[in-house]
Amino acid sequence: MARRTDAGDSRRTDTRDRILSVGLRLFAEQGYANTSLREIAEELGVTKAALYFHYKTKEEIVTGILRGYIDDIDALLAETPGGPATLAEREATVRRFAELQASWGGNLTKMIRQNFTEISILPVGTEVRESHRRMIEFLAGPEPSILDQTRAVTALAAIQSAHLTATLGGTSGEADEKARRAAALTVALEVLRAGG
Amino acid sequence: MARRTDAGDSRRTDTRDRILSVGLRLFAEQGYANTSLREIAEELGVTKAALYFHYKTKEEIVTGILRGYIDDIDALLAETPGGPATLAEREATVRRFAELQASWGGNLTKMIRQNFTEISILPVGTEVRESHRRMIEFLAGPEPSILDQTRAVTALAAIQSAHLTATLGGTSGEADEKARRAAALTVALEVLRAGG
DNA sequence: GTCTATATATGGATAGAC
DNA sequence: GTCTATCCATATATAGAC
Repeated sequence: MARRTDAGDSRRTDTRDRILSVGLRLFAEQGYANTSLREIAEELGVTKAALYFHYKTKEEIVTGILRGYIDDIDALLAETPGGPATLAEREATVRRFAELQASWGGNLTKMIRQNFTEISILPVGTEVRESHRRMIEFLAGPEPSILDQTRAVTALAAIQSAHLTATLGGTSGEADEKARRAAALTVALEVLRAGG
Repeated sequence: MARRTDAGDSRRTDTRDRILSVGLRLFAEQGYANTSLREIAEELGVTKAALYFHYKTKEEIVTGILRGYIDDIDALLAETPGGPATLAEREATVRRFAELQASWGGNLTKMIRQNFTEISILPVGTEVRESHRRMIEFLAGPEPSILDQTRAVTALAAIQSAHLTATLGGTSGEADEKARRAAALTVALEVLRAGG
């Protein structure tokens, strides 16, 4: 994923990154509104006031987390051809998206999915929605029907559901983590191909 | 959907139902933790204290909402055959689920999806997860592979995504609401059939 | 069944010392 | 960069009158 060590962010520090990391995990596990700055501070072993030195508001923390997501999606879309996309090109993008999700470790997708309405209200939420929209539009292909759009949405949903099937098997072994990701990709491509 | 006028609930009143109705809408639009009892009370034109006459806690409100969901899913599963299910039987269940979702109007699914972790923590959350698990297990068919499980999860996700495709087309006309539901069902069945 | 008033806790955020 | 102490808004929930 996009490193926050990029030249674009001149204020990089270890603590800044650790705040984002802990925040991401707690927001995914408990929800954004349901996670207090006190909890994040305690996990880091500091006080709330220390957090406020690095980020002016709670919203800035979640915004910082989502910037990485948006940047990754946009970079992925930047690699795609400009004109009408062939099925092969759209399949390649789905594969790349699956790789991205694997690199995020699940928490990022989980957080966005489970706080989507709350995130949508934030200024950065508009950017997230916009990235999603462009992604879906590309996957749906040129002049898509409603059916094509539904297939594109469902293909992405399949990828995102990769970690959800874990709880079903009971045996949530770390070994078949790879198998679940592979299955998710297979299903996503099946869905996309059904549209031709 | 299961009426809260069932004999099982002897404390039915108009206000009780209206609280659940308004609560559902706000929880879906803003999130559970992000919606205060004051907001719900204001929309109903009463005070917070009035709410507490009908429900002892905020959790009881969301629990009341989810009971309807659980009852509907369980009733749907009760109609299914006990033994190993054929593809046709699983397809029929997907259709019935799509009908259920249409009758809920979208808000119920939206609320659960977007507050899943928070709900999971609640006692009633265990029941919701359990209903979901049984639903997936049935749709995945007998002795399912990981691929079968993924297809079952994705089929349900397709149905649930029905209203999400609205924002894409730009023209969120009320007319093609039906078309989107039909498309979602088509894709869901495609996914299920891919597994045979 | 609904109200006013209030108890009590916790949240985000800031001031100022070190 | 991190701390203690504190402000202030809002949350859930209750007491008691009507």
